[in-house]
Amino acid sequence: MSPRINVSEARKNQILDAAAIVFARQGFYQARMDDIVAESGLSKGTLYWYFKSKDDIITALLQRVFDEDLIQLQSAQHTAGSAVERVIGLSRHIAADFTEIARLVPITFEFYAVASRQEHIRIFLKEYLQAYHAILQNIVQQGIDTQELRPVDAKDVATTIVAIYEGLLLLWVVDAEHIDWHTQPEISIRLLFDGLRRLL
Amino acid sequence: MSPRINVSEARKNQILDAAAIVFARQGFYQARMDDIVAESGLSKGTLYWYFKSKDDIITALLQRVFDEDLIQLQSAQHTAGSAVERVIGLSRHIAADFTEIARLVPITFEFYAVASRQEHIRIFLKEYLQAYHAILQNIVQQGIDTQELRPVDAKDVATTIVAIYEGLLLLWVVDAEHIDWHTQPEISIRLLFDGLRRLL
Amino acid sequence: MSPRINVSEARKNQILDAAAIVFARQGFYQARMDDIVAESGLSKGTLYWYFKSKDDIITALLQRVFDEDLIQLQSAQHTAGSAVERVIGLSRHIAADFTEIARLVPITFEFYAVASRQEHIRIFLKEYLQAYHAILQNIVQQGIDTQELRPVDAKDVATTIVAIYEGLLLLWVVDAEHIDWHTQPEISIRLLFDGLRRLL
Amino acid sequence: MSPRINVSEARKNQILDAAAIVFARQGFYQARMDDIVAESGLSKGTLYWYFKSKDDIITALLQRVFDEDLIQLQSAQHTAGSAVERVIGLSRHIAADFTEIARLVPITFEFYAVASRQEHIRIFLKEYLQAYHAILQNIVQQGIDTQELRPVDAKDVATTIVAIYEGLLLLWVVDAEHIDWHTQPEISIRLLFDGLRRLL
DNA sequence: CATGAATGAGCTTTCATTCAT
DNA sequence: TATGAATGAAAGCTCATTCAT
Repeated sequence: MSPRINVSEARKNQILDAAAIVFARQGFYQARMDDIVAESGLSKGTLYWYFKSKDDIITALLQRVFDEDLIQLQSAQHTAGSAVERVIGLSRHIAADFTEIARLVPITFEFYAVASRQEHIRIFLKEYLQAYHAILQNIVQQGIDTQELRPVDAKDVATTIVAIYEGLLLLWVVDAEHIDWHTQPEISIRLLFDGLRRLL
Repeated sequence: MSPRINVSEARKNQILDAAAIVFARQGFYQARMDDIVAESGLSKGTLYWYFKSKDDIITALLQRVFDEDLIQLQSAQHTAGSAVERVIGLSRHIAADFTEIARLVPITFEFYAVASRQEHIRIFLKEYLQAYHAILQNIVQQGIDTQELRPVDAKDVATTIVAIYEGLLLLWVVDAEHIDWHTQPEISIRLLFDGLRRLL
Repeated sequence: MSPRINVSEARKNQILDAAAIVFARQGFYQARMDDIVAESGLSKGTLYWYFKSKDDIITALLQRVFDEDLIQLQSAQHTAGSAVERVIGLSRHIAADFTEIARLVPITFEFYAVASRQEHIRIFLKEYLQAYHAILQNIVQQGIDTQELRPVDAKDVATTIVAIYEGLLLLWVVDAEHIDWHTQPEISIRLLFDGLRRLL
Repeated sequence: MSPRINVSEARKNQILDAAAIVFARQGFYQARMDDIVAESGLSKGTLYWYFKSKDDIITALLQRVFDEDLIQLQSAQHTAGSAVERVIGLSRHIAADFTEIARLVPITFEFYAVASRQEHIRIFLKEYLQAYHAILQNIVQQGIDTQELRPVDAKDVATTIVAIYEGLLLLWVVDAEHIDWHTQPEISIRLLFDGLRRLL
């Protein structure tokens, strides 16, 4: 790998870093290219040298955010322990770098909003969520196989767990004071595993 | 109440109806006032007669969407039955007018994205979610009181249920083919109430 | 015809008048929309209210310039007299409003330059030149029929006359001091009609 | 002459060749330096090493195009024969390398359009046309002196002949299907020499 | 109340030119 | 000489908002 490529990649990341900050602060459409220029410390021409449009920057950022997330998820799935501990382990892993989350979550919701209208963004998010879902389904199925869990439908359970995580993220965005991101995911997951019904 | 006011209200609703369609299709920032003008069949001057800015329309629409939702929720909370049936009843109620949901969900996510940046939108959504949360907490607490449910923390349960609903909505937006909105909420809620763990 | 339409047409002409001046002075591509804005006394938004792009203004101006010219030509073709007098009459007619010519000729050459690359401009000019050609061919053919002229190919003669006019225009643009636009067309046409060869 | 200069000249010509292609295709102002870079196979820095600006390239190309043409013209003027044959010989000579003409004509019209606005371009073209004019005037005057031609004004005749050539070129650019460049110049010139009028 | 032409600040994007390597 | 990443001053165009009628 020539050093040139690294310089090029570094520039692209420098731009995406700036874009992430600006998008989180102002949203995709409120963000002006000049804001990203100012935040990046580069010139406008340079931004357009590396990305052919604002939309290109958005898409590349989407790619990077979810790719990084997916890599983390996949490296976290091969933990040992009971199903409930492994699922909670995933959430702990995600919650670990909280500063990072706080930085990216507003962008994530921008993506969700855009996804409802733009096919290629929706497809990207779909694949991410399906990968997430597959990992969870796998863990749950193993729990069923080892008779830790009841013979429920692993797919439905995985869907529910994904929904809980994404839903909690949303609640946290809207009402950070009432949702403690360090404890709530684990609490919700344990409730799901233990059930609410009184055992007679 | 003079008839004048009714005409005024009718015009405002006509505009908000058009705005809802355009916002759902294009998003808040991609939507141009001219698009709303075209969709409403009114003139641009008339739009500005009833709303002083585009932001005003967004806020009024937010008000209307969540007010309607809240009224439905509150009328649905006084049902009879077990806690699980009442919670599921809520979701059934919400799912009832599915066409309406499909129309409004993209807008809802627009609001969530905006909420991460705009205080007054965030406060509005927070109040809506807190009202939603309170209703669920109430039902769960009654379930605990009647010994239908284990003595869990009703607040955490309500949070989890809200997260499940909002999370499923998000999954549906991104991947409508894999999430059946008519059955999935009930399935997830039953999983939560019954728990996943094998009873020893 | 409602007065509204006239106001609209007046605005369009106001813009095209300004564009003609700016294009003549700076050329199509050197001319900035802001220059036309300044020259027209209108605002930028108004220009874009009446024409959807700079290209649109160019095309509309082309339309107007050559349409006006064609109307003049066609009204001039029904004169009486010998073929040579009628052809010279055409040129006199064209030369009449010399200020107008001096204003439009630079634009005309812009059009010719663009025509070599843009199909729809070329087609437009082609039709104009063909109309011009048809009028001349008609006059020449009548001259042949009345035995004023030798039985030459009227089509080739018309082509030659059009070439002389267009060529002289070009020479005048490049070297106005040596080409007297008030006398040269008539001189050249008389040379063509009388021939150069000494009669033996 | 050191070999260095030849390499330099070769590079300059390589750039001008590329520029000619790009300018013919896109026009001066639509052509981007990057297009010339791509067409030349050189780098952008190299272009700016040999020419200090885009305008410099345009001027150098103008110089080269008309210098070549003038050299051809001047070498063609010393032919033998009658005046009409010598004038036609000039056009035959010009028409000989037709591919070259087809390539350069669109650029020529670019130059004419620019000439109407830029003094130094206009002066250049004026000198070219005057040289062209002088050669023709010379031939015609010799025709008069040898009593082949009537005692007309040789200057006016030369002007008319130049106009015919330039005018036909213009007609050909706009309507190549109706103007046969291999025959039309000769036809028009013969018409001019023989005259249209019926001899009584 | 209703209209739609008019406004202009602000946006994304382009591209001739420069310069460190 | 040669390269191509970097620059930034424009350019074309948009669109929320206003206001004369």
